[in-house]
Amino acid sequence: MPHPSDHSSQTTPATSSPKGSGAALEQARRDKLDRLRSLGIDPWGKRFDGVIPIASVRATGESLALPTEKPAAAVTGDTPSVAATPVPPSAATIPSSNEEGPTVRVAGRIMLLRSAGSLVFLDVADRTGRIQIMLGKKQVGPDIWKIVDCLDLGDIIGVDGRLGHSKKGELTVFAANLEFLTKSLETPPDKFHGLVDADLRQRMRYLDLIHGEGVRDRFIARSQIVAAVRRVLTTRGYLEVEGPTLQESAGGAAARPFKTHHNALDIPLVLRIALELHLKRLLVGGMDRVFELGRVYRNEGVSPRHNPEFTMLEAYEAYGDYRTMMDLAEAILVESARVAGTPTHFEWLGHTIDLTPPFRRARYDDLLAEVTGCNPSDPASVAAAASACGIQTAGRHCDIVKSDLFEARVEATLNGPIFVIDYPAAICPLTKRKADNPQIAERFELYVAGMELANAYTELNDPDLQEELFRTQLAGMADDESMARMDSDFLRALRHGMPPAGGLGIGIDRLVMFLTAAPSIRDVILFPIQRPHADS
RNA sequence: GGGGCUGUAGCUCAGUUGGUUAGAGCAUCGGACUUUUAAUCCGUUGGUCCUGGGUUCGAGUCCCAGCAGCCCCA
Repeated sequence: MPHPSDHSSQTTPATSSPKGSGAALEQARRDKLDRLRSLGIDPWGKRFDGVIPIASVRATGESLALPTEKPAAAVTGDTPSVAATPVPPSAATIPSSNEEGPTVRVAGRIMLLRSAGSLVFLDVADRTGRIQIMLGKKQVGPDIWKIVDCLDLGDIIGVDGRLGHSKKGELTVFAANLEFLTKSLETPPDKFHGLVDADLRQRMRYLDLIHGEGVRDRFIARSQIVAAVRRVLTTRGYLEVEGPTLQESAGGAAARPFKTHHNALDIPLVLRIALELHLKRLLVGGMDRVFELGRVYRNEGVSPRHNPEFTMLEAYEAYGDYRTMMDLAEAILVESARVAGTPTHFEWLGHTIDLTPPFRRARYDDLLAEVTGCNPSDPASVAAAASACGIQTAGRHCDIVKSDLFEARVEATLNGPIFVIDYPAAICPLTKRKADNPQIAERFELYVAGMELANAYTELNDPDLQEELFRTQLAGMADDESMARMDSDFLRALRHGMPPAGGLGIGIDRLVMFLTAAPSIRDVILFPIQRPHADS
């Protein structure tokens, strides 16, 4: 990369040409950038070692005794609560705490800037917090004061100084030295309101992370949840693997894939819609406990609960079944909630959630009967209930109709957390049937606040039944929507023998939404899909 | 796919039954201030009113189409 100082000090913007006051605002900042250069300061800074996280500095400040007497009161004899009493400006008004605290080095972005003549107060933020910095003309000397004159909101600086308290009792770094680290050429959002426009917040997530209330914390929580999920699995002996995202055909779920093309091989490829079929191949290969945590892609609509690319966990355990996975799902949820700091009881999307395990377990048909009053084992009764909700029934498999009916009537009532167990077999082409009832599949879905959070099976490992299910097109389902897509390579793997196993899938984005009480999936994805702006 | 709401300065927002030159706060720039903390005070700059049509003597405002976002429904 070319060094910035190779450029002349001409201030013409390279590419963008902001209009209106934006141009003037940027020019004012470029003028200061030029002034910095003329002072011999690189406006783009350099390595700055020994920085103490602001949270640590604040912790140190906690142990510093607050000045027991307010300096103003000590000088004037006023009651301490009268803070407005003006103090005659003199060297004596510089608080003694200036001299007493430990020396600290902090660095961060200027969030607030208050100038009181030859005294400037800054609020500087790093990833851990904010702290006030005081720069005094006399204290820092004329050379540094010239730099202070070039500071703007949003600039990144480093400061060495003694830690103390201002007259108003605010923990403050009284700067002795100032290192200019990076110029910001753009005007930051309103210092009080921040960036509120949801569209702008997502298009300029970096600003949202700086100014948005709790935004950074939520993404930190996401990172900690993902780490917790890994920890739960690896401590149980699971091996993390990475399957292919580019595939010949997209299987393992009911979704339309994104299509792409490999030039050198000249073959069409699709992006994966699930992790399932390759992880099961690994079960055949003897990886008895295996999981993948990765991105999947579904070429479908966008909603507060759907983004075309999202993060999925799938875990497979040989010699287990769906009940094994229920315990695992519960463990993952509880541990994730713990690291995310999610309270055991909380409100989300208008639902009152109680995370105390064990979670309720209820049979699919029982819930359907309870909510709709139909008889789930009687197709005519199911069809009647479905028709009453405007669901198309003619020529469609009863289990499909049932599934639509469940979605329409039951899901929203599932406050959760609740394990819905034992699904109609026809909508579960990858799931083992119950030994005593081939109409029921050993599957559960975990619901919270009416939303599906996890999905698990006792995995189907009978290659002949699997092939039959692949061949049988499900009535009423378009090819794109069916998850029963023929995969003969996968069938060959099954014929080599896949151990009986339980498999679990968890939508990580939804898990994070849930545990951080986010109303939209877009709040937990750093860069959600967006239409390009017309003007850019 | 249908419906509703929103779009005005860099940011946050006002803008009357359609009426003169579109306002405020923050930010910018200039000034005062060595204890401020959304600092304050005085002054100053900044506009494709989302885009394109239409109605009208006159449109930020009314109508139509489009774009973008959010929400609800299917």
